[in-house]
Amino acid sequence: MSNSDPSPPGLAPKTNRGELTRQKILDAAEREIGQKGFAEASVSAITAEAAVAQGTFYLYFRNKEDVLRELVLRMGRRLRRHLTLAIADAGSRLEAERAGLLAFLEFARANPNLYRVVEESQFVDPSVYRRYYDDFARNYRSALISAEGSGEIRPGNADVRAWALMGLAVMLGHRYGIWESSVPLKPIADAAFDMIAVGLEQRDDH
Amino acid sequence: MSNSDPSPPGLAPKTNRGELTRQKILDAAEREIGQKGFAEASVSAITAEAAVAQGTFYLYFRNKEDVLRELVLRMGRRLRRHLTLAIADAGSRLEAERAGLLAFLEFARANPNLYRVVEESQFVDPSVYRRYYDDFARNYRSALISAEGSGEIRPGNADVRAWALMGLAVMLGHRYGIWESSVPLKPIADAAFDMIAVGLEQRDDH
DNA sequence: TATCAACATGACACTTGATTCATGTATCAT
DNA sequence: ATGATACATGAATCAAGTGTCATGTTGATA
Repeated sequence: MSNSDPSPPGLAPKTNRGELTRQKILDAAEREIGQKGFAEASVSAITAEAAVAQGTFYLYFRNKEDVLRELVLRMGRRLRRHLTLAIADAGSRLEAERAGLLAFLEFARANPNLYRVVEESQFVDPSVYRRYYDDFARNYRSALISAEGSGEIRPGNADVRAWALMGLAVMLGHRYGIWESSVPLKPIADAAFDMIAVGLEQRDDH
Repeated sequence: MSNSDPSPPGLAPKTNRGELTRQKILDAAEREIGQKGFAEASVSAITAEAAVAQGTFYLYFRNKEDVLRELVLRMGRRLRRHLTLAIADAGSRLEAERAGLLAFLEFARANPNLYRVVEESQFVDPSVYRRYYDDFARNYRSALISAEGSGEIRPGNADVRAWALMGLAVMLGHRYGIWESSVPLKPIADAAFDMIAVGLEQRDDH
Protein backbone atom coordinates (compact mmCIF):
# COMPACT_ATOMS: atom_id res chain seq x y z
CA MET A 1 0.00 0.00 0.00
CA SER A 2 0.97 3.56 -0.55
CA ASN A 3 3.67 3.28 -3.17
CA SER A 4 2.52 5.91 -5.57
CA ASP A 5 5.53 5.89 -7.84
CA PRO A 6 4.73 5.52 -11.49
CA SER A 7 5.47 2.01 -12.76
CA PRO A 8 9.25 1.91 -13.11
CA PRO A 9 11.01 0.79 -16.28
CA GLY A 10 10.92 -2.81 -17.34
CA LEU A 11 7.17 -2.43 -17.41
CA ALA A 12 6.69 0.25 -20.02
CA PRO A 13 5.77 -1.16 -23.43
CA LYS A 14 8.46 -0.58 -26.02
CA THR A 15 6.47 -1.14 -29.17
CA ASN A 16 3.17 -0.03 -30.52
CA ARG A 17 1.70 -3.47 -30.11
CA GLY A 18 2.63 -3.44 -26.45
CA GLU A 19 1.11 -0.03 -25.88
CA LEU A 20 -2.12 -1.21 -27.43
CA THR A 21 -2.28 -4.24 -25.15
CA ARG A 22 -1.57 -2.08 -22.15
CA GLN A 23 -4.44 0.18 -23.06
CA LYS A 24 -6.79 -2.75 -23.54
CA ILE A 25 -5.97 -3.87 -20.01
CA LEU A 26 -6.39 -0.39 -18.64
CA ASP A 27 -9.77 -0.02 -20.33
CA ALA A 28 -10.92 -3.36 -19.00
CA ALA A 29 -9.69 -2.50 -15.52
CA GLU A 30 -11.57 0.78 -15.60
CA ARG A 31 -14.79 -1.07 -16.29
CA GLU A 32 -14.18 -3.93 -13.89
CA ILE A 33 -12.93 -1.89 -10.95
CA GLY A 34 -15.41 0.87 -11.62
CA GLN A 35 -18.32 -1.52 -11.55
CA LYS A 36 -17.32 -4.21 -9.07
CA GLY A 37 -14.98 -2.26 -6.86
CA PHE A 38 -11.30 -2.93 -6.28
CA ALA A 39 -11.68 -5.98 -4.07
CA GLU A 40 -14.16 -7.77 -6.31
CA ALA A 41 -12.39 -6.97 -9.53
CA SER A 42 -10.01 -9.87 -9.99
CA VAL A 43 -7.00 -9.77 -12.24
CA SER A 44 -8.43 -12.76 -14.04
CA ALA A 45 -11.69 -10.94 -14.71
CA ILE A 46 -9.77 -7.94 -15.97
CA THR A 47 -7.62 -9.97 -18.32
CA ALA A 48 -10.61 -11.96 -19.48
CA GLU A 49 -12.45 -8.73 -20.22
CA ALA A 50 -9.38 -7.44 -22.05
CA ALA A 51 -9.06 -10.73 -23.93
CA VAL A 52 -5.47 -11.37 -22.94
CA ALA A 53 -3.89 -14.04 -20.73
CA GLN A 54 -3.41 -13.59 -17.02
CA GLY A 55 0.34 -13.38 -17.31
CA THR A 56 0.11 -10.55 -19.80
CA PHE A 57 -1.18 -8.36 -17.04
CA TYR A 58 2.14 -8.59 -15.22
CA LEU A 59 4.03 -7.51 -18.30
CA TYR A 60 2.67 -3.99 -17.78
CA PHE A 61 1.71 -3.74 -14.14
CA ARG A 62 3.37 -4.96 -10.99
CA ASN A 63 0.04 -5.75 -9.38
CA LYS A 64 -3.58 -4.72 -9.12
CA GLU A 65 -2.82 -1.55 -7.19
CA ASP A 66 -0.60 -0.40 -9.99
CA VAL A 67 -3.46 -0.33 -12.47
CA LEU A 68 -5.57 1.62 -10.08
CA ARG A 69 -2.84 4.20 -9.68
CA GLU A 70 -2.62 4.51 -13.42
CA LEU A 71 -6.38 4.95 -13.67
CA VAL A 72 -6.31 7.79 -11.18
CA LEU A 73 -3.74 9.55 -13.32
CA ARG A 74 -5.87 8.91 -16.37
CA MET A 75 -8.86 10.48 -14.65
CA GLY A 76 -6.75 13.48 -13.70
CA ARG A 77 -5.60 14.04 -17.25
CA ARG A 78 -9.01 13.62 -18.79
CA LEU A 79 -10.82 15.73 -16.28
CA ARG A 80 -8.27 18.49 -16.50
CA ARG A 81 -8.57 18.57 -20.27
CA HIS A 82 -12.36 18.56 -20.08
CA LEU A 83 -12.48 21.41 -17.59
CA THR A 84 -9.91 23.48 -19.41
CA LEU A 85 -11.99 23.32 -22.55
CA ALA A 86 -15.21 24.07 -20.74
CA ILE A 87 -13.77 27.10 -19.00
CA ALA A 88 -11.82 28.41 -21.96
CA ASP A 89 -14.21 31.11 -23.03
CA ALA A 90 -15.57 32.20 -19.68
CA GLY A 91 -15.36 35.96 -19.31
CA SER A 92 -14.73 35.98 -15.57
CA ARG A 93 -13.77 33.79 -12.68
CA LEU A 94 -17.38 33.47 -11.63
CA GLU A 95 -18.40 32.49 -15.12
CA ALA A 96 -15.61 29.94 -15.10
CA GLU A 97 -16.94 28.66 -11.81
CA ARG A 98 -20.41 28.10 -13.18
CA ALA A 99 -19.20 26.53 -16.39
CA GLY A 100 -16.64 24.41 -14.58
CA LEU A 101 -19.18 23.05 -12.16
CA LEU A 102 -21.55 22.06 -14.90
CA ALA A 103 -18.72 20.52 -16.89
CA PHE A 104 -17.63 18.54 -13.86
CA LEU A 105 -21.09 17.13 -13.29
CA GLU A 106 -21.32 16.17 -16.93
CA PHE A 107 -17.94 14.52 -16.80
CA ALA A 108 -18.90 12.54 -13.72
CA ARG A 109 -22.04 11.31 -15.39
CA ALA A 110 -20.14 10.37 -18.53
CA ASN A 111 -17.41 8.59 -16.60
CA PRO A 112 -18.94 6.93 -13.56
CA ASN A 113 -16.36 4.18 -13.56
CA LEU A 114 -13.35 6.45 -13.48
CA TYR A 115 -15.13 8.54 -10.91
CA ARG A 116 -15.58 5.59 -8.58
CA VAL A 117 -12.06 4.40 -9.14
CA VAL A 118 -10.69 7.72 -7.97
CA GLU A 119 -12.81 7.67 -4.85
CA GLU A 120 -11.80 4.13 -4.07
CA SER A 121 -8.11 4.92 -4.56
CA GLN A 122 -8.34 6.60 -1.20
CA PHE A 123 -8.45 3.18 0.42
CA VAL A 124 -5.99 1.44 -1.83
CA ASP A 125 -3.25 4.03 -2.04
CA PRO A 126 -4.00 7.17 -0.05
CA SER A 127 -1.00 8.94 -1.49
CA VAL A 128 -2.20 8.95 -5.10
CA TYR A 129 -5.60 10.03 -3.95
CA ARG A 130 -4.15 12.88 -2.05
CA ARG A 131 -1.87 13.88 -4.88
CA TYR A 132 -4.84 13.87 -7.22
CA TYR A 133 -6.72 16.37 -5.09
CA ASP A 134 -3.68 18.41 -4.17
CA ASP A 135 -3.02 18.99 -7.85
CA PHE A 136 -6.50 20.25 -8.51
CA ALA A 137 -6.49 22.29 -5.34
CA ARG A 138 -3.25 24.04 -6.26
CA ASN A 139 -4.63 25.22 -9.56
CA TYR A 140 -7.95 26.12 -8.10
CA ARG A 141 -6.28 28.15 -5.38
CA SER A 142 -4.21 30.14 -7.86
CA ALA A 143 -7.25 30.93 -9.92
CA LEU A 144 -9.10 32.19 -6.86
CA ILE A 145 -6.18 34.28 -5.69
CA SER A 146 -5.79 35.94 -9.03
CA ALA A 147 -9.52 36.62 -9.20
CA GLU A 148 -9.22 38.21 -5.79
CA GLY A 149 -6.37 40.34 -7.03
CA SER A 150 -8.37 41.61 -9.95
CA GLY A 151 -11.30 42.40 -7.72
CA GLU A 152 -13.61 39.86 -9.29
CA ILE A 153 -14.37 38.11 -6.04
CA ARG A 154 -14.35 39.05 -2.40
CA PRO A 155 -11.11 38.41 -0.55
CA GLY A 156 -11.02 35.26 1.55
CA ASN A 157 -9.12 32.12 2.39
CA ALA A 158 -8.36 30.70 -1.05
CA ASP A 159 -7.22 27.36 0.25
CA VAL A 160 -10.35 26.67 2.21
CA ARG A 161 -12.47 27.93 -0.63
CA ALA A 162 -10.74 25.69 -3.15
CA TRP A 163 -11.22 22.57 -1.04
CA ALA A 164 -14.75 23.52 -0.14
CA LEU A 165 -15.66 23.98 -3.79
CA MET A 166 -14.06 20.69 -4.75
CA GLY A 167 -15.99 18.91 -2.03
CA LEU A 168 -19.20 20.48 -3.14
CA ALA A 169 -18.59 19.41 -6.73
CA VAL A 170 -17.62 15.89 -5.77
CA MET A 171 -20.74 15.35 -3.73
CA LEU A 172 -23.04 16.84 -6.34
CA GLY A 173 -21.31 14.75 -8.98
CA HIS A 174 -22.03 11.69 -6.95
CA ARG A 175 -25.60 12.57 -6.09
CA TYR A 176 -26.82 14.04 -9.34
CA GLY A 177 -24.25 12.89 -11.87
CA ILE A 178 -24.13 9.26 -10.89
CA TRP A 179 -26.96 8.28 -8.54
CA GLU A 180 -29.65 10.33 -10.27
CA SER A 181 -28.29 9.64 -13.66
CA SER A 182 -31.07 11.25 -15.62
CA VAL A 183 -31.96 14.57 -14.01
CA PRO A 184 -30.90 17.58 -16.07
CA LEU A 185 -27.61 18.88 -14.71
CA LYS A 186 -27.83 22.51 -15.74
CA PRO A 187 -30.36 23.48 -13.05
CA ILE A 188 -28.31 21.67 -10.44
CA ALA A 189 -25.15 23.50 -11.38
CA ASP A 190 -27.01 26.79 -11.49
CA ALA A 191 -28.52 26.30 -8.06
CA ALA A 192 -25.18 25.43 -6.53
CA PHE A 193 -23.50 28.27 -8.32
CA ASP A 194 -26.09 30.68 -7.02
CA MET A 195 -25.25 29.65 -3.50
CA ILE A 196 -21.52 30.03 -3.80
CA ALA A 197 -21.66 33.23 -5.81
CA VAL A 198 -24.33 35.15 -3.94
CA GLY A 199 -24.50 33.27 -0.64
CA LEU A 200 -27.37 32.07 1.48
CA GLU A 201 -27.79 35.23 3.50
CA GLN A 202 -30.93 37.26 2.91
CA ARG A 203 -30.08 40.83 1.88
CA ASP A 204 -31.89 43.92 0.73
CA ASP A 205 -29.38 45.48 -1.62
CA HIS A 206 -29.68 46.62 -5.24
CA MET B 1 -22.76 -6.90 -1.22
CA SER B 2 -25.56 -4.48 -0.78
CA ASN B 3 -27.68 -6.18 1.83
CA SER B 4 -28.26 -3.32 4.18
CA ASP B 5 -30.75 -5.04 6.45
CA PRO B 6 -29.95 -4.76 10.12
CA SER B 7 -28.58 -8.02 11.49
CA PRO B 8 -31.64 -10.26 11.80
CA PRO B 9 -32.54 -12.15 14.99
CA GLY B 10 -30.44 -15.05 16.12
CA LEU B 11 -27.54 -12.60 16.19
CA ALA B 12 -28.72 -10.08 18.74
CA PRO B 13 -27.23 -10.67 22.18
CA LYS B 14 -29.78 -11.64 24.78
CA THR B 15 -27.86 -10.89 27.93
CA ASN B 16 -25.78 -8.07 29.23
CA ARG B 17 -22.62 -10.09 28.91
CA GLY B 18 -23.38 -10.71 25.26
CA GLU B 19 -24.01 -7.06 24.59
CA LEU B 20 -20.68 -6.19 26.14
CA THR B 21 -18.83 -8.65 23.94
CA ARG B 22 -20.59 -7.34 20.91
CA GLN B 23 -19.48 -3.84 21.75
CA LYS B 24 -15.88 -4.96 22.27
CA ILE B 25 -15.90 -6.44 18.79
CA LEU B 26 -17.48 -3.33 17.33
CA ASP B 27 -14.88 -1.11 19.00
CA ALA B 28 -12.05 -3.27 17.76
CA ALA B 29 -13.52 -3.31 14.26
CA GLU B 30 -13.77 0.46 14.27
CA ARG B 31 -10.06 0.71 14.98
CA GLU B 32 -8.97 -2.05 12.64
CA ILE B 33 -11.12 -1.11 9.67
CA GLY B 34 -10.56 2.59 10.26
CA GLN B 35 -6.81 2.19 10.25
CA LYS B 36 -6.14 -0.64 7.83
CA GLY B 37 -9.15 -0.34 5.58
CA PHE B 38 -11.83 -2.94 5.02
CA ALA B 39 -9.81 -5.31 2.87
CA GLU B 40 -6.77 -5.40 5.14
CA ALA B 41 -8.73 -5.68 8.35
CA SER B 42 -9.15 -9.41 8.88
CA VAL B 43 -11.73 -10.92 11.14
CA SER B 44 -8.91 -12.60 13.00
CA ALA B 45 -7.19 -9.27 13.61
CA ILE B 46 -10.46 -7.78 14.80
CA THR B 47 -11.15 -10.60 17.23
CA ALA B 48 -7.54 -10.57 18.43
CA GLU B 49 -7.83 -6.86 19.07
CA ALA B 50 -11.10 -7.44 20.88
CA ALA B 51 -9.57 -10.29 22.85
CA VAL B 52 -12.19 -12.84 21.92
CA ALA B 53 -11.99 -16.00 19.83
CA GLN B 54 -12.60 -16.00 16.11
CA GLY B 55 -15.81 -17.92 16.40
CA THR B 56 -17.25 -15.38 18.79
CA PHE B 57 -17.35 -12.91 15.96
CA TYR B 58 -19.93 -15.00 14.14
CA LEU B 59 -22.14 -15.07 17.19
CA TYR B 60 -22.97 -11.42 16.57
CA PHE B 61 -22.26 -10.74 12.93
CA ARG B 62 -22.84 -12.73 9.81
CA ASN B 63 -19.62 -11.49 8.25
CA LYS B 64 -17.25 -8.57 7.97
CA GLU B 65 -19.67 -6.47 5.94
CA ASP B 66 -22.18 -6.75 8.73
CA VAL B 67 -19.86 -5.03 11.20
CA LEU B 68 -19.18 -2.28 8.77
CA ARG B 69 -22.87 -1.66 8.32
CA GLU B 70 -23.27 -1.46 12.05
CA LEU B 71 -20.40 1.00 12.28
CA VAL B 72 -22.01 3.27 9.73
CA LEU B 73 -25.14 3.35 11.84
CA ARG B 74 -23.04 4.07 14.91
CA MET B 75 -21.40 6.99 13.14
CA GLY B 76 -24.80 8.31 12.12
CA ARG B 77 -26.12 8.19 15.68
CA ARG B 78 -23.05 9.80 17.23
CA LEU B 79 -22.69 12.50 14.64
CA ARG B 80 -26.35 13.37 14.82
CA ARG B 81 -26.17 13.69 18.59
CA HIS B 82 -23.01 15.78 18.38
CA LEU B 83 -24.48 18.14 15.82
CA THR B 84 -27.77 18.49 17.62
CA LEU B 85 -25.98 19.58 20.76
CA ALA B 86 -23.70 21.95 18.91
CA ILE B 87 -26.55 23.64 17.11
CA ALA B 88 -28.91 23.70 20.06
CA ASP B 89 -28.47 27.30 21.06
CA ALA B 90 -27.89 28.88 17.67
CA GLY B 91 -30.16 31.88 17.20
CA SER B 92 -30.67 31.50 13.48
CA ARG B 93 -30.23 29.08 10.63
CA LEU B 94 -27.05 30.79 9.57
CA GLU B 95 -25.68 30.61 13.08
CA ALA B 96 -26.58 26.95 13.15
CA GLU B 97 -24.75 26.56 9.88
CA ARG B 98 -21.56 28.04 11.22
CA ALA B 99 -21.71 26.13 14.49
CA GLY B 100 -22.66 22.91 12.73
CA LEU B 101 -19.78 23.14 10.32
CA LEU B 102 -17.27 23.67 13.07
CA ALA B 103 -18.77 20.87 15.12
CA PHE B 104 -18.57 18.57 12.14
CA LEU B 105 -14.90 19.29 11.58
CA GLU B 106 -14.20 18.69 15.23
CA PHE B 107 -16.11 15.45 15.15
CA ALA B 108 -14.18 14.28 12.11
CA ARG B 109 -10.89 15.02 13.80
CA ALA B 110 -11.96 13.26 16.95
CA ASN B 111 -13.25 10.20 15.08
CA PRO B 112 -11.03 9.62 12.07
CA ASN B 113 -11.65 5.90 12.14
CA LEU B 114 -15.41 6.12 12.03
CA TYR B 115 -15.07 8.80 9.41
CA ARG B 116 -13.05 6.54 7.14
CA VAL B 117 -15.32 3.61 7.74
CA VAL B 118 -18.29 5.58 6.50
CA GLU B 119 -16.47 6.66 3.38
CA GLU B 120 -15.35 3.14 2.68
CA SER B 121 -18.85 1.76 3.17
CA GLN B 122 -19.57 3.22 -0.22
CA PHE B 123 -17.57 0.40 -1.77
CA VAL B 124 -18.67 -2.36 0.53
CA ASP B 125 -22.37 -1.73 0.70
CA PRO B 126 -23.49 1.26 -1.36
CA SER B 127 -26.98 1.10 0.06
CA VAL B 128 -26.02 1.85 3.67
CA TYR B 129 -23.77 4.60 2.47
CA ARG B 130 -26.55 6.13 0.53
CA ARG B 131 -29.01 5.76 3.35
CA TYR B 132 -26.56 7.44 5.68
CA TYR B 133 -26.38 10.52 3.48
CA ASP B 134 -30.02 10.51 2.54
CA ASP B 135 -30.93 10.71 6.21
CA PHE B 136 -28.73 13.69 6.82
CA ALA B 137 -29.87 15.33 3.60
CA ARG B 138 -33.51 15.00 4.49
CA ASN B 139 -33.06 16.81 7.77
CA TYR B 140 -30.79 19.39 6.27
CA ARG B 141 -33.27 20.06 3.53
CA SER B 142 -36.12 20.62 5.96
CA ALA B 143 -34.05 23.02 7.99
CA LEU B 144 -33.19 25.03 4.89
CA ILE B 145 -36.77 25.12 3.70
CA SER B 146 -38.05 26.36 7.01
CA ALA B 147 -35.32 29.00 7.13
CA GLU B 148 -36.41 30.06 3.69
CA GLY B 149 -39.97 30.28 4.91
CA SER B 150 -39.04 32.53 7.78
CA GLY B 151 -37.04 34.77 5.50
CA GLU B 152 -33.70 33.95 7.12
CA ILE B 153 -32.08 32.85 3.90
CA ARG B 154 -32.60 33.54 0.23
CA PRO B 155 -34.94 31.15 -1.56
CA GLY B 156 -33.25 28.47 -3.59
CA ASN B 157 -33.06 24.78 -4.35
CA ALA B 158 -32.93 23.26 -0.87
CA ASP B 159 -32.02 19.81 -2.09
CA VAL B 160 -29.03 20.95 -4.07
CA ARG B 161 -27.97 23.22 -1.25
CA ALA B 162 -28.18 20.46 1.32
CA TRP B 163 -26.05 18.08 -0.74
CA ALA B 164 -23.61 20.82 -1.67
CA LEU B 165 -23.16 21.77 1.96
CA MET B 166 -22.67 18.18 3.00
CA GLY B 167 -20.05 17.70 0.32
CA LEU B 168 -18.27 20.81 1.36
CA ALA B 169 -18.21 19.66 4.96
CA VAL B 170 -17.05 16.18 4.10
CA MET B 171 -14.12 17.42 2.05
CA LEU B 172 -13.07 19.99 4.62
CA GLY B 173 -13.36 17.37 7.32
CA HIS B 174 -11.07 15.16 5.35
CA ARG B 175 -8.58 17.84 4.44
CA TYR B 176 -8.39 19.82 7.65
CA GLY B 177 -9.91 17.50 10.23
CA ILE B 178 -7.98 14.39 9.33
CA TRP B 179 -5.06 15.10 6.99
CA GLU B 180 -3.99 18.32 8.65
CA SER B 181 -4.74 17.06 12.07
CA SER B 182 -3.36 19.99 13.98
CA VAL B 183 -4.44 23.20 12.30
CA PRO B 184 -7.02 25.15 14.30
CA LEU B 185 -10.46 24.40 12.93
CA LYS B 186 -12.30 27.56 13.87
CA PRO B 187 -10.71 29.71 11.14
CA ILE B 188 -11.40 27.00 8.58
CA ALA B 189 -15.04 26.80 9.52
CA ASP B 190 -15.33 30.58 9.52
CA ALA B 191 -13.75 30.92 6.10
CA ALA B 192 -16.05 28.31 4.61
CA PHE B 193 -19.04 29.79 6.35
CA ASP B 194 -18.22 33.20 4.98
CA MET B 195 -18.32 31.80 1.49
CA ILE B 196 -21.64 30.06 1.81
CA ALA B 197 -23.31 32.85 3.74
CA VAL B 198 -22.13 35.87 1.81
CA GLY B 199 -20.93 34.34 -1.44
CA LEU B 200 -17.87 34.88 -3.55
CA GLU B 201 -19.28 37.70 -5.65
CA GLN B 202 -17.77 41.14 -5.13
CA ARG B 203 -20.45 43.65 -4.20
CA ASP B 204 -20.69 47.27 -3.19
CA ASP B 205 -23.55 47.26 -0.75
CA HIS B 206 -23.38 47.97 2.98
C1' DT C 1 -26.80 -27.34 43.50
C1' DA C 2 -28.91 -28.94 39.15
C1' DT C 3 -30.27 -27.46 34.88
C1' DC C 4 -30.27 -25.02 30.73
C1' DA C 5 -29.86 -21.36 27.51
C1' DA C 6 -26.58 -18.26 26.26
C1' DC C 7 -22.08 -17.44 25.42
C1' DA C 8 -17.20 -18.65 24.16
C1' DT C 9 -13.44 -21.25 22.16
C1' DG C 10 -9.91 -22.19 18.47
C1' DA C 11 -8.39 -25.63 15.27
C1' DC C 12 -9.12 -26.61 10.58
C1' DA C 13 -11.31 -27.53 6.14
C1' DC C 14 -12.05 -24.95 2.22
C1' DT C 15 -12.22 -21.21 -1.09
C1' DT C 16 -10.31 -17.76 -3.70
C1' DG C 17 -7.53 -15.36 -6.34
C1' DA C 18 -2.77 -13.18 -6.93
C1' DT C 19 1.55 -13.98 -8.90
C1' DT C 20 5.14 -16.86 -11.16
C1' DC C 21 7.34 -19.19 -14.75
C1' DA C 22 8.52 -22.35 -18.38
C1' DT C 23 7.24 -22.32 -22.80
C1' DG C 24 5.79 -20.41 -26.99
C1' DT C 25 4.91 -16.72 -30.95
C1' DA C 26 5.36 -12.21 -33.49
C1' DT C 27 8.06 -8.76 -35.54
C1' DC C 28 11.86 -6.59 -37.38
C1' DA C 29 16.67 -5.50 -38.65
C1' DT C 30 20.35 -7.37 -41.08
C1' DA D 1 16.63 -16.71 -43.68
C1' DT D 2 18.46 -15.82 -39.09
C1' DG D 3 18.76 -14.08 -34.72
C1' DA D 4 17.31 -11.08 -31.24
C1' DT D 5 13.97 -8.71 -28.66
C1' DA D 6 9.56 -7.91 -27.26
C1' DC D 7 5.33 -9.78 -26.37
C1' DA D 8 1.95 -13.51 -24.97
C1' DT D 9 0.26 -17.69 -22.80
C1' DG D 10 -2.18 -20.24 -18.94
C1' DA D 11 -1.42 -23.99 -15.80
C1' DA D 12 0.57 -24.46 -11.38
C1' DT D 13 1.93 -22.60 -7.06
C1' DC D 14 1.15 -20.40 -2.90
C1' DA D 15 -0.58 -17.51 0.75
C1' DA D 16 -4.29 -15.75 3.31
C1' DG D 17 -8.14 -15.59 5.68
C1' DT D 18 -13.18 -16.91 6.08
C1' DG D 19 -16.65 -19.34 8.29
C1' DT D 20 -17.81 -23.85 10.69
C1' DC D 21 -18.27 -26.88 14.32
C1' DA D 22 -17.57 -29.97 18.08
C1' DT D 23 -16.49 -29.03 22.46
C1' DG D 24 -16.34 -26.30 26.70
C1' DT D 25 -17.81 -22.56 30.19
C1' DT D 26 -20.90 -19.13 32.60
C1' DG D 27 -24.37 -17.67 35.31
C1' DA D 28 -29.21 -17.10 36.14
C1' DT D 29 -33.05 -19.57 37.86
C1' DA D 30 -35.70 -22.79 40.48
